[in-house]
Amino acid sequence: MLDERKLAVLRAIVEDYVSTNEPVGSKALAERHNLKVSPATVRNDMAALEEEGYITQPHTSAGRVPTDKGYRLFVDRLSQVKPLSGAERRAIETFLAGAVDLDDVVTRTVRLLAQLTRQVAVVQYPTLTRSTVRHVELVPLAERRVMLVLITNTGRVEQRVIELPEVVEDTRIAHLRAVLNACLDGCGLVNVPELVSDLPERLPVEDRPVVATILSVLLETLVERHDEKIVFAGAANLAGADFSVGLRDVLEALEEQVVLMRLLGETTSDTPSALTVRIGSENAYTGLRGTSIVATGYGSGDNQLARLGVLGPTRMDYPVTMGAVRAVARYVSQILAAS
Amino acid sequence: MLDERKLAVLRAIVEDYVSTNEPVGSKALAERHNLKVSPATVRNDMAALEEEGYITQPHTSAGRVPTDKGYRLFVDRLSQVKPLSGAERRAIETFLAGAVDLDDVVTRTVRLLAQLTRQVAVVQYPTLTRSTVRHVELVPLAERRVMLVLITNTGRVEQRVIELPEVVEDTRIAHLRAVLNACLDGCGLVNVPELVSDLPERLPVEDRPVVATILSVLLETLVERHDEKIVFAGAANLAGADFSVGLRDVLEALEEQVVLMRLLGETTSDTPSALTVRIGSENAYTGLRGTSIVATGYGSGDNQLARLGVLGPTRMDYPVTMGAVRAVARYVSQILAAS
DNA sequence: CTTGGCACTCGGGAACACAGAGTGCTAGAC
DNA sequence: GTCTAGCACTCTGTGTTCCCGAGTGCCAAG
Repeated sequence: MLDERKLAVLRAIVEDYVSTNEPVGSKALAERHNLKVSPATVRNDMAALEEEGYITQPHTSAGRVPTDKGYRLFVDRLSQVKPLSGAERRAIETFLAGAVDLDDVVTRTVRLLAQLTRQVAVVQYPTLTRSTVRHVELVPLAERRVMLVLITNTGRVEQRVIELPEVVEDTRIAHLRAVLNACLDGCGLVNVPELVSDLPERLPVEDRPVVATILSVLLETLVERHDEKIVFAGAANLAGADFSVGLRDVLEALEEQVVLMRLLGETTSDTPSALTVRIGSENAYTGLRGTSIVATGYGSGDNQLARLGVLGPTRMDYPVTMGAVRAVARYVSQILAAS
Repeated sequence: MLDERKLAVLRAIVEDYVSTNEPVGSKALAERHNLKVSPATVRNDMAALEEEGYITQPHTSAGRVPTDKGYRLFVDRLSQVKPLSGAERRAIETFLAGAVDLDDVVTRTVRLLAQLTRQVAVVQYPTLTRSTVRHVELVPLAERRVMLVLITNTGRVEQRVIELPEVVEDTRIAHLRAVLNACLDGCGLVNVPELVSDLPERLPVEDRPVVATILSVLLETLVERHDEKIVFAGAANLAGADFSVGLRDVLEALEEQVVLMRLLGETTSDTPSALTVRIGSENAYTGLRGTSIVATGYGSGDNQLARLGVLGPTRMDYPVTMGAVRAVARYVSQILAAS
């Protein structure tokens, strides 16, 4: 059905179209890639490819353009991820190494990725799910007010001001802090609800209202931040691409945390560290026909903590983009593991 | 030179052009606003206004369009800030009231402002300059590692991991924490460097290397965050406006913290709580010809902590935009003061 | 199966005409 | 002196037409 040469033709079409952004015709194809066959033969192959739905013509008698299905085949079977150059690697390394805290790592990463791919980069903050508690801090602010600070092993810090139901002296607060830390230190965040469930009962009766208040805020913090923050950068690159139609939709999608979340989430497969690519209409969201997403998980070790990726026109250079995403993910993972 | 009626004509031109986005001609003007004079008279006035540089024609024989100078006059003398409707006020209030921490306040504010004005909203994080220290926390993480957490009265939390030059037991850390808090609690951040300058000398010799390390990180944190973070939202609204030319430039400016910073900063006047408007070419940045910025300071009480504002086409509804910016700034200030 | 030839199709650009909106100016009215 | 009416003029934007060229599909021959 699809012999070697037809595949070569498809590959050539994708490559040419990506670089020129113009429908590619049989003649130009036969010339530029030395296919050793005549334009007529190429036309026959093209007809077959069109029959199968891999390419299409914008209008009768213009060149061919890959369909989403065509890109899919290209990505799956016809291309290899292109590794970055040494210079680029070094640039990444030095750029990320300067980060001072988690916020900074994420910000730098998203900018880096945007610049590297000349597209819109999207980075999800490391989720708390797999993180563990490194420390819980209770800071007395006023007679009936404390600040709860939760520090995780990923360097994330969550804080909440808590209004207490009664006046509590600092020593009692200190005691509670010790109890909480003894109970939670080093535990996975997912286990926290379970671990604290019987805590009130193990404490003197007079402490229970206070503890209950604190715990409710603590648990709230966990679930609230469970669906995580996502940041993006490189929106300016959208204007450069000839998006024209739908630019507004794309920008709207980017600003909707929920949508963005789902898009990155959708790309999750059983092996989260693998690169996943969603092409055009494979994305559920209507506004993003015409855009592809290349994403992968990142995080220290086997712990895939979150995802990052790139969003761009379906007409993108997949090998290069995939290479950049993979490389950046690896470096960020290293940085996170080290800190 | 510019009598009452000429001013009325200018006002009418601005209003019509803002709402229709088309050059406005003498006839339509005389009809829609009951000026009680004939189109011919209006034409004479227009000629005068053009002579003075307040309006211009895109090409011979099309209507007139306000120049930046025209908008400036309009803003300064011909318009009144339009207060929000009751419903809008209530919406703002409830939307902002739900915020859980500083991050959340800022995020909600910027989204709210973008939605309210249908333009790009820009919010600067409250700067540390005028804030005071509420608490300093040292959390032992490992034998030679502590986390420094700095909590300010604005609810901001800064954290840094510190590698210590030697092993330090937890009790010593606790002691240092107490010393630091005794020294800094309630003090303005700007005073911190001075306050800690002689701290090492007041401590036992053996503590000095450790304290020096901690202090250097603390001071670093202060200066690093001194130039503050800025966030924006509503980029999608740019696509809606017929920006076309320069959209890319605008997006680039938005993603450049430094540029954005300068733009908001430029708008600072001697009374920071006043609304400031920069119109088109009044902005130094080249990419932002064609855009205006409406900004104001916000913050609790007289403490103007930071700035927020809106960026949109020069052709914007200034009275409404200014009303929204002012209202949001007030509410945010309230929220910040309360927390 | 491949190739060369050929008629056909369609999009996009150039040339052109035209209607409509708006202006500036001048001469007359209040 | 100021306003108004009338008039000739000048643009832009739009619709029409026309034509070129790139590219195709098909067919018959190698």
